[in-house]
Amino acid sequence: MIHLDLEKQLQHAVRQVLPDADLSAVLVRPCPDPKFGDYQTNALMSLAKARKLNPRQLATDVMAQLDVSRLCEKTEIAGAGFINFYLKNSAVAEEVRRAAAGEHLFFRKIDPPQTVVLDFSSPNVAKSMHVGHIRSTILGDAMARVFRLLGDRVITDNHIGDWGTQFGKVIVGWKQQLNRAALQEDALAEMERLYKTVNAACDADPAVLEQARQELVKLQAGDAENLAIWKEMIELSQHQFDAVYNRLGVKFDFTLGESFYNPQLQRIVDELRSRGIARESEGATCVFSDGSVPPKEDPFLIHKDGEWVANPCLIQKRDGGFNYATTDLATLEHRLQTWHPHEIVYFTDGGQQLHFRQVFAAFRRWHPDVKVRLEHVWFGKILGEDGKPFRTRSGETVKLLDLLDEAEERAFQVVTEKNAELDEATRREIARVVGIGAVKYQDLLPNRQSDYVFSWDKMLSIQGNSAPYLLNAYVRIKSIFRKLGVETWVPGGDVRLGNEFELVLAKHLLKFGLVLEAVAQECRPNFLCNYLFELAGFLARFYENCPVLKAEEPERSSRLMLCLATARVLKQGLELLGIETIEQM
RNA sequence: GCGUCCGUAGCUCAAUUGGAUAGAGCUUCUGACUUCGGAUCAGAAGGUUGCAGGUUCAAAUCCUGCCGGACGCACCA
Repeated sequence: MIHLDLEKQLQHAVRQVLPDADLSAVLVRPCPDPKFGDYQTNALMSLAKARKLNPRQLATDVMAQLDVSRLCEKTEIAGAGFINFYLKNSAVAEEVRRAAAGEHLFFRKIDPPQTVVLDFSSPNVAKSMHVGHIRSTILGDAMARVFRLLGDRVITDNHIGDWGTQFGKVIVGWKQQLNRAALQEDALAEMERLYKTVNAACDADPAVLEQARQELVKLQAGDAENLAIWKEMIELSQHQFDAVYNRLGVKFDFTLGESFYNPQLQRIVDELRSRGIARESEGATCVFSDGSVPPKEDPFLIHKDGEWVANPCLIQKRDGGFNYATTDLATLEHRLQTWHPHEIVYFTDGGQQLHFRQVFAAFRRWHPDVKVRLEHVWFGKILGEDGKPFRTRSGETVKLLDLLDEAEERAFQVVTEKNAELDEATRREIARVVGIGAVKYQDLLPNRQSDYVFSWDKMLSIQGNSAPYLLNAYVRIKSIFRKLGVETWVPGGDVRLGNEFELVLAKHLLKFGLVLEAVAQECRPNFLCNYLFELAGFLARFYENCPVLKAEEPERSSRLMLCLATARVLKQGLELLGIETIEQM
């Protein structure tokens, strides 16, 4: 028998009764309030409306034919026409037993598997990674983990910025005032110093700007000296990226920077021109509207002074150089030809929405026959406690490595305070997991589209909706099994859900798969964060009220199985968020 | 000016995308068995969802108009 989640089985039963209805929307969903049951229908009212029926009458008709007696102890019609389902205790218990026995973990794989390319992080060469990169990196990584667990073929590609106009300026600085010793000491700081110095000189003196432009042209023409400098900068930067990704536990399948696509750019521009998709304007080459969609939806039009005017997308500059959009088109083409994905997802801040709408639209016109889902998953900004962009006290952007150091250090202080008897190496390791986990969790918890305020205190706060709270919940269960002696106990017998604490916890476990689907659907790991927080809460209440080791058999084994299943879901959930677990803290 | 996003408890955020009495955490106050790890749990307090209309069985969510804020608006990525 193929295992189905209980809510899927209920949904299936409802579909049997309503075979010809449009049930593309979710029909059976968890109840917002347990007193209305465990699950409810939610599309019957709109269905009744479409069929010009009384919704309560429709609900009555559906229920008359519905057979869910195997799963539910009770169903009822309520409110405007909901059907509420109350799960059988034994059906819930059986799923928990199976999870404890290792038969499943409350979710199903996606069928059929999809190939998904994820584009995230994308730091720039010769610049330090800073807090601005954290959301893309952590969000993208979490989604990669979720898609993988659900069975998709996932390809992560770090599209690093290694070919921008900024290199002209850094090369000027490199040639004129490079401090080798400083470069050895802190390569990124030295490269940033060079950039800043020359950038300031450019603003003051057009001749320097022209010089930078010349160096860039030489680089792009393949000048040996500039190429060597450029390669060294990439290598030095990559060391730093690797250091950050190692700390964060983030891995990429590919790192194909912008320079990788450089050889294709002129051909692509020529192709778009010859196909009439792009044309010359004021010396540059641009994609204009083709009028195929209403002006309001057209990314190449903008409303100005009461009329719609062109809002072109530049693919080649007047001086022959290429743009962001050109590289992105080349990247799209490469990914499609190489991996044939069903879907490509980009994780960037919200400021780039227009850019991606333009790139996607241009690509559709360029390759009208290619079927691929293109998705721009955007997120808001990180603000300081003053409501302005998060910076250090001196006004600098906060470097990612400094942030991680600080998080671990603060976590170390807390660990030491709580658990002074542990040796330092152990405390350091706990602090690493808690500190990094806290950074990630704080970043993933808010709805990604809202700006959020960064707060050290909130992040490492001991209680509340935070990584330490979830880790503590896990640690408490592990402590039970440590006392028990894991090797002496194997899951067996029935799970009995004898009181509300056990029942509520068990029912929540059953919703894990539903949550993972929602996370995958919307690219919103915050659903998972909130699910895990609730799970940890139900666990804590169970833990306070239901002795496990002191209980008599068969209750003892039953509770151990409930604990085991909960620990597995917690660990799996945290792992999906990129957060490691520990045995003690 | 135009576009995008946003406005929810004192603060930071949710609300399964149109569902039932808008939920958490922090803060404040009051409690809990000398603990299977108290980094815990229970309780109290806190709301005209920016304002005004509209759509319908049902609106924080959709539409219109205001008010307030953030970001973007052709050769940066």
